[in-house]
Amino acid sequence: MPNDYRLDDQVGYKLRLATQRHLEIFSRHLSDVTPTQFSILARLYEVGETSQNQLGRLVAMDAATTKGVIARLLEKDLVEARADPNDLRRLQISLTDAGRSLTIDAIAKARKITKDTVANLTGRDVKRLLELLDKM
Amino acid sequence: MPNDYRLDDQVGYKLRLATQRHLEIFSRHLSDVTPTQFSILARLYEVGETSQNQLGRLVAMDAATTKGVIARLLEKDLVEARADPNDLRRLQISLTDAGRSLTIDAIAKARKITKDTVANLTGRDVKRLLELLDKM
DNA sequence: AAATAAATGTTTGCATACTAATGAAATAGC
DNA sequence: GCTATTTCATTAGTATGCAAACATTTATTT
Repeated sequence: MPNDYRLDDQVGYKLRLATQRHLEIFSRHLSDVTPTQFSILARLYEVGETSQNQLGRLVAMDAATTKGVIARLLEKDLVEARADPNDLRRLQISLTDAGRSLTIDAIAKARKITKDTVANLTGRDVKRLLELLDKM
Repeated sequence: MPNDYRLDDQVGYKLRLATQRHLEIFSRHLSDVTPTQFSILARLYEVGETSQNQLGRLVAMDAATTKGVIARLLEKDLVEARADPNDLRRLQISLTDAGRSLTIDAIAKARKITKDTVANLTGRDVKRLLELLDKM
C-alpha cells in the first residue's frame, strides 16, 4: 500500500514548483523573450556565429527544439540565419544588431532575475544549491 | 560590459537541466503518463473526488492548465467527471478503477524515479536539496 | 427582495517547448 | 567510386502554460 508516499516531498514535484517560480519572476522582468530563448541569445553572444545544431548543443537543447526557438527569434529579428557555403546542411546563426543590444540589456536584467529567484536564500545556500543541482 | 555573466552558473539554467534529467528518467520508467499528469493522479488518489479547480490548486497548477491535463486523463479513461448538483459551475473529478490501479502502480514506480533522479546524491544531499528548493 | 458588484469555476484560443520520425548532405570505410 | 554511417535540419504531433472570456454563485447595496 502506497500510503507513505508524499507527492510534496518528491524532487520532481519541487523542481516543478521552483521552475514555476523562476519563470514567473523571469517574465516579470523580461517579457520580450522566454528563459529558453534567452539562453540561446546569451550563448550566441558568448560564442558568436554558430550552426543551429551546435548552438542547441551548447545550451543542452534538442535539435528540433532549437529549431523552434530559433524560428521565434528569427521572427523577432533578433537573430539571422545564412547557409554555410562549405556545408549545405548547416545553417549559421548570428545575432542581429537588435539582438545584440537586447541581449546585453537582457543579461543585466538576468542578474536581477537570478537575484530575485534566490532572494530567500543566503549566499551560502545558493552556492550549495548550485552544487547540488550540478551533482545531480 | 556583461563579460562576467555565465549562463551555466545561473539557477534558472541549472533548474532546466535538472528538470530535463528528471523528465528523461520519468518517461523511461513511466511512459503512460507525464509527471504533470501523475501529480494530478497521485493527489486525486490522496484526497478522493474533488472539483477540477480545487484539484489544480492542490498541485499548484493554473486552472486552465488543469483543464488540459484533466482532458487528457479523461481521454485515457483514468479519471471521470460529473457535474456538481449543488454548484452548476463545478466539475467533480474522480479516479476510475483503471485510474486507481494505474496510480497505485505508478506510485511504486515513482519511488524508483525519485531514487534514480537523485542517484548521485547522498541521503543528506537530498534532504538539503529539498530544503533549499522549499526555502526558495 | 431586487439589483448590482464581486468572487469563483470552467472553458477557449494561442504561444511555447519537447519528441519521434523523415529527408538531405557530408564523411568514413571498403 | 560506392555503400554505410553520421550529422544537420525539418516536419508533424503532443503537452504545458497563460490571458481573456463566459457562466454561476455569493456578497453588498439600495
